[in-house]
Amino acid sequence: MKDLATKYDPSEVEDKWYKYWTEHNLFKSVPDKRTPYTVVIPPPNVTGVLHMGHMLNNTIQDILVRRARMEGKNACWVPGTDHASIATEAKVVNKLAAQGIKKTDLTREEFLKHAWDWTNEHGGIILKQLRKLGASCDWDRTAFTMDETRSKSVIKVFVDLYNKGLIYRGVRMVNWDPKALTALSDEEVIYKEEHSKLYYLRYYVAGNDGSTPAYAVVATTRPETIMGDTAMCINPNDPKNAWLKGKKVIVPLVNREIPVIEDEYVDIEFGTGCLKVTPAHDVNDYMLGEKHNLPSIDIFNDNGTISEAAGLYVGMDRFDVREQIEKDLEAAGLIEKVEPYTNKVGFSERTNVAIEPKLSMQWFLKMKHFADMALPPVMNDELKFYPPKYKNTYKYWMENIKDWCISRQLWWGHQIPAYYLPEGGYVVAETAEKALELAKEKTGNESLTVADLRQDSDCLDTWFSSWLWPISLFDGINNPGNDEIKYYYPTTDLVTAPDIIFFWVARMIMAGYEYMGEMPFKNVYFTGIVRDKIGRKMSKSLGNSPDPLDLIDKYGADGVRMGLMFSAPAGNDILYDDALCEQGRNFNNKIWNAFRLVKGWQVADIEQPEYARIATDWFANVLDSTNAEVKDLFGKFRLSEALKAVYRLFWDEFSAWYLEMIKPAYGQPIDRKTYDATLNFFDTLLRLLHPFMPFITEELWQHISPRKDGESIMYALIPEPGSIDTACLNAMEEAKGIIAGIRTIRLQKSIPNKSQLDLQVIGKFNNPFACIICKLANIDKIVEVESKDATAASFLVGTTEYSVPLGNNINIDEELKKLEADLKYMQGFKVSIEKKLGNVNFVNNAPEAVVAGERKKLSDALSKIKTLEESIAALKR
RNA sequence: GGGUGUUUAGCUCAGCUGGUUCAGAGCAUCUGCCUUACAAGCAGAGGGUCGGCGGUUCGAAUCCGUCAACACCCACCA
Repeated sequence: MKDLATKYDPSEVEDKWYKYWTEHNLFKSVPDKRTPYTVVIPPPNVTGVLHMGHMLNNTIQDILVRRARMEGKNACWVPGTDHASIATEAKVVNKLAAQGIKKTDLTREEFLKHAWDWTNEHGGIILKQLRKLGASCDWDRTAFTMDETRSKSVIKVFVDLYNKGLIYRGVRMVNWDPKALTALSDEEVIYKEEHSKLYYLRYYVAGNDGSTPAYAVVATTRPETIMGDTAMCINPNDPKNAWLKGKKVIVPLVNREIPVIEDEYVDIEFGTGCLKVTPAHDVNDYMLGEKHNLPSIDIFNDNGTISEAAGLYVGMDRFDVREQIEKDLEAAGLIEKVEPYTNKVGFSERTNVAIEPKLSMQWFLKMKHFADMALPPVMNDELKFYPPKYKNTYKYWMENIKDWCISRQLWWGHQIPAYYLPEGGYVVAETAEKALELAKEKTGNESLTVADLRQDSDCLDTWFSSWLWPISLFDGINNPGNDEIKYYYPTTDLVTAPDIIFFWVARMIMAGYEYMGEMPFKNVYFTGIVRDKIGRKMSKSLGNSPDPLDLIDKYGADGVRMGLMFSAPAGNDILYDDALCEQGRNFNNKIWNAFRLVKGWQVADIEQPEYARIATDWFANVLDSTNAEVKDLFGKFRLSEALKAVYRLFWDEFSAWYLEMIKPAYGQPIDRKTYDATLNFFDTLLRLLHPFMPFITEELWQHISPRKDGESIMYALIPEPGSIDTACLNAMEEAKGIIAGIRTIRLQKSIPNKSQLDLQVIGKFNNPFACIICKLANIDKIVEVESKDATAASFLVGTTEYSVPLGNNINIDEELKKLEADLKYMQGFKVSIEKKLGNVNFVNNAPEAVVAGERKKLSDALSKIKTLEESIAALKR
């Protein structure tokens, strides 16, 4: 191993082992006798590019999967991508536009050809990038939400739910995206605060006889919608507007008469208490319109421009009209005043344009039935959320669930399997042929052909396919009860971001119970959001999001994984900083060099020295202890803490302490027994580290001893922690304190490590690590004394005083100062305990053991004070 | 408008069912070291009234109340 460089170079190692793992099919999983451990990837957009959020999310999944594999489970991590209908369709439309092609000029088939070409060309890049990270997905299972199996599943489920009466079609007020030209679900609308204006408009009273004011004033944020006004509404209990009852008013500019209606919905305090009612363009107005039988005038085209029905401003964009109409109203003297106003406006999640409430015919899924099934298992912890605070969020949503608008006016997606009949009405079936049968049955017209049927042109919401993911990946919809679904379902852990708890997590739970009668996963781990180091969300526009592949180039995949995990407690946001990756990279180097040291030793068949025997006994205990701790932390999804525990174990306990303990003198060989034990420890350490840093651990594990082709640390089992000798661990902690004390004295007195010292113990010394102390602190002998030398520097470990005789090296004043400080501390300690023990209530109420402990502390303190006082007196002489 | 969470060292966070002088870790800072694995390193050191106030208790970072700041989620007030 002499040829190993002093610095670890990940680039040489990572590609090599990833290739090895895949070539030997080590990520592959097929059902067998072992316990399954299943994870399905949250499918990224097929045309997406890896960002820091994916990095975090997939690192966590890989850690869990690799750990499970090393616990002897049959780990199966299924990768795949999502067709992301709106996002992908928008990209394709843009690309075509750049070539001068308009979507409207293409047939559906032509457009889909372009979309598939695009998908095949750009699709799946993200999955290739995941390989760089080390993701141990079973790539043979790679799926796509629009591949054949998944598509069939979606259609089958739609038909099934329709037949169960859970899917219906109807005209409703929906969220309309005027850019993507489609309806959206409520979840796809993001509300943002906007600084806008509140316009006070004059609505003149029709047929005014002069006995009342000439006009009423209406406050609105959307003056451009007045063309759609079909009423003005006041609160019947509002005295100040009572004079308007039964009157008609004239819509400004439009000069159309509309009635004044009364409804308690109107807030008397808001504005003037007069509300303009535009049933076609506001959800509340729509409800008022239904209730009061008002006509509805749709003044917008689908793309947000003004329609013929408006009569004015036809063809202009809605926002341009808002500016123009303000001027026109002003000129006509129809504006009372304009105030600045802050309100919430809904925006499309995907296209980021303002949503227009729009009345349209859509398909909906009734949700109450699903919510009733999906709520209890989460609330009673059959299906666990980590962190559990999301249970509340989930509960609130489930209890206030609304029907899900599942149709989208898009082409890229699963086309709704509803077929319209020539004479009206429709049938729903999985294929056109089946639809034809149903159509014939329904109409009694045997001469119908497939050509007579017209399939609904809409496609389904993307999430209507993703909600089946844990089932459809194992073909559980098309082939219920097949071997795979029986083995892998329910999946074990789901790792995802909390922002898709409703979009995806909740709906998968619903689908799970509907189609499998069982939860889709046992645990959900919600990751945090990756932010920059000053807490801002990472975003393209801020330019604060590093390219993950650049990071991997710079720090190695292992280093980046470490960097992300160092600061990722479950559910907390992580503040990403390059310094963390640097820390990760440094750790790689530490492991590398520790290995170089061990492998560089000459081994000889000589007697094992006592210090080495003691050291190996001790380290075996530390290893077991941390192993148990890590196991416990994994069980609680506290991965960041698990990593830190292993990090400390390797860096502090193994490298800084253990290796120094057993290190043979310069030029001397090491005994075989200690060497073998050390390599064994190293092996176990690598196993514990492997889930976090797969590449370097494989590289070194292969170097520990010759391995067969295809053998990998990936399948090396993590040993069960043995029983732990805590007395041994405690004694070593005390020994560490003593060693540190001696080192501090060396530093303070500028005594080189090379010059040997003696150690005096005031009182009894019974620490079993004496020879370790001698070796690591370069002590010649440890002696028990009643009182220390006058010219010795001393320090405390616990309640025992130690001293190092220094001869004329001692600075008496300094030493006195130090001893007096120790004495003061001890006396303070004594007083606090006396106070406690002097309290009758404490002695009577506290548990026996606590009181006894306090008494012991007091007697220790008293004897300590005595020796300190003696030392001080001796120094003063 | 409702809800949830957070507040502990300069920064990021541990601290589980109240009890060892319980106030911790990592990073950063400072000091001394190129000591024969590693300067991407080694050995040390300093640093906090546990957000404020009040309460329960023999005893509170920990339990209760209240206030404050911050963050996030949900909701149709024009």
